[in-house]
Parts: sequence; structure tokens; C-alpha cells
Amino acid sequence: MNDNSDATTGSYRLDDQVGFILRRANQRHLALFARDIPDLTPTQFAALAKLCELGQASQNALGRATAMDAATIKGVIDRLRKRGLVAARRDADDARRVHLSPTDQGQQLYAALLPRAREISAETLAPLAPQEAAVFLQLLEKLAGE
Amino acid sequence: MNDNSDATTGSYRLDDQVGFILRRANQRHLALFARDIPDLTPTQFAALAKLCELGQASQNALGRATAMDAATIKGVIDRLRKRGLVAARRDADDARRVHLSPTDQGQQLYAALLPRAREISAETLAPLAPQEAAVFLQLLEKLAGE
DNA sequence: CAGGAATTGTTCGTGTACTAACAGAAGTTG
DNA sequence: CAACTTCTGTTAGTACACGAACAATTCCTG
Repeated sequence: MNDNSDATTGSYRLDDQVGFILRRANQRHLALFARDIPDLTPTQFAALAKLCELGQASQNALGRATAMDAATIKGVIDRLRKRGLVAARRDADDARRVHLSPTDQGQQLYAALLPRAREISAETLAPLAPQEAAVFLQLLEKLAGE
Repeated sequence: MNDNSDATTGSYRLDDQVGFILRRANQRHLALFARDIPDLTPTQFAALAKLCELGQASQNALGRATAMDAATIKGVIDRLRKRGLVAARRDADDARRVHLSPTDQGQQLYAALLPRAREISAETLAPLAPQEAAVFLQLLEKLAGE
């Protein structure tokens, strides 16, 4: 019973806690992204990518698909619209909804950035051997839930 | 050559990218933390915990130890000072430095929160079997770098 | 010792991220 | 159909997080 990872016993070192390491891993990824794709934030790219995948979506639906709450997705879409990458119009069937779709420019940018996005994913996983990366992604997916 | 995880070929699905899943995993952890320790943010707790571990530190040094840049740690420390959890004074040897130490109240709060902090780490890892969690933490550490 | 370089901390601006509160529209049920 | 509930989007407030620019201090090197 010397297990330091026990939930109620043993020492607590910040550097060994999942949350802390998760935050650092995320930081490293964000830094790689900012270096390779300086013109778009990871969040903005996620929204654009998902919208291109789906073709269209309501604002909140896109938020759910990209794990952003209503307040967050609004700011992200505002910025993408300001840059002409996303078009918005009131939904005809449902007056509450904002119907979103990527503009031509948005689709072109997405296509142009795809290789670099793949690169970023590879670079992020670079410290792991290929099989390790596969295992890691499976476990990480479990951890993320939903 | 059908490997979708190839860095330059194959399809790109946002939902399969490390960065995206990393962000969701982090979100889940933050939610657990906010639920179990509503009085302190994860970042504030990290700063307080590290300062209690070290006993004392300069502001920037504490920032490095907790993976926060100078601008970020400043805000965090300001809030902890305002709540009387951290004491600050100008360093005698180096006039640039702000010497930080936890107050008695800060140490007591840290001690009181420790069990819940351990709980949060356990809950975060709960979707994984014990051996899976161990493997995951090793790989995650590699990914975080430094 | 003098002058350039590095370190420490601060401020500003931008961009997530979440809570809470709100208004308007749509759906549900008695 | 009317009341209730849910869903959609918006706003305001707080808190990370980082780049860039800056002043003061200390360090280093010629």
C-alpha cells in the first residue's frame, strides 16, 4: 500500500497530476499550431474545419460539434465572419437559428491549411512511437468522454 | 498505404486530431475541478500548491514551475494575494524580484483542499483501468515535453 | 569600470472559455 | 388555445493564456 497515486493517501506532487500535465500537453500543442498556422487560432480552425465537413450548421449546433458553448462559438464565428471565411443568414424555417456556411474563401483556406494541420497533429505526437501514439489516442479519447 | 493518420495523406477528421481531443479532455478535467473545488480555479490551485511545495519563490520562478508565462502568473498571484492566500514582498537581494510565500491561511487552505485535489485526479482518470491510467500518464508526460 | 545583454516584473491587446441572466421563437401538454 | 418548457442566440462579467513592448535592475564581458 505504498501507492502514491491513491486518491486519498500518499504524497501529492503537482507535477504528477493529470490535470497539470494535460494542461502542459495542450500548451505544447497550441504552440506548435501557432507556429505552423499563425493566421488562424486552433479554435477558429476547428470551427472552420467542422463547418466545411458538415457543409452547413446552425451556430449552436456547430458549437456542440466543436465542443464550444454558445458564448464561445459566438465570438469565434464573429471573427471568422469578419474575415469573410464564414457566411451567416437567418434560418428560414426556424427564426431563432443562424444558418452558417463556409464561403468559397473559407473552403479554399481550409483546403490550403489541411496539409499543415496534418503536420501539426504529427508533430504533436512526435515524441511517441507510432504504436504508442495509437494507444495514447485511444486512452485520451476515453478520458475526453462523450 | 491506407493510413489515415499519415501526416500528408488520407482524410482529415477534426474529431480524430490529437489537439481537438486534448482540448476536450482538458475541458472535462476543468469541469470536474470546478465542481469539486469551486472556490479556486485549477490555475490558482496549481500556483498555491507549488508555492506550498517550494515554501517560497519569486513570481516569475513560480510561473516557470507552474507553466505560466509572466503575464499570466501575475494575474493569478494578484488574485491569490487579494484573498490573503499568498504574501509578497520586494526581494532584499534582488530589487527586481517579488518574493512570494504562502500565508498561514494559504497553507491551511492548501492542506484542506488536498483530499479533494486527489479525488479530482482520480475522477479524471476514472474512465481508464488502473494499468491504462499508468500507461496514459507516461505517454502524456512525454507529449507534454520538458 | 563601462556598455551591452539578460532577467524581472508590468501593461496592453486579442482570443478562448465558462457562468449567469435574458429575449424571442418553437415545441409540448393539459 | 394557453401555459409551460425547451431551445437559440446574445450580453456581461471573470479568469486564463500568450505576444509584444517597456522600465528597472542585474549580469557579463571586454
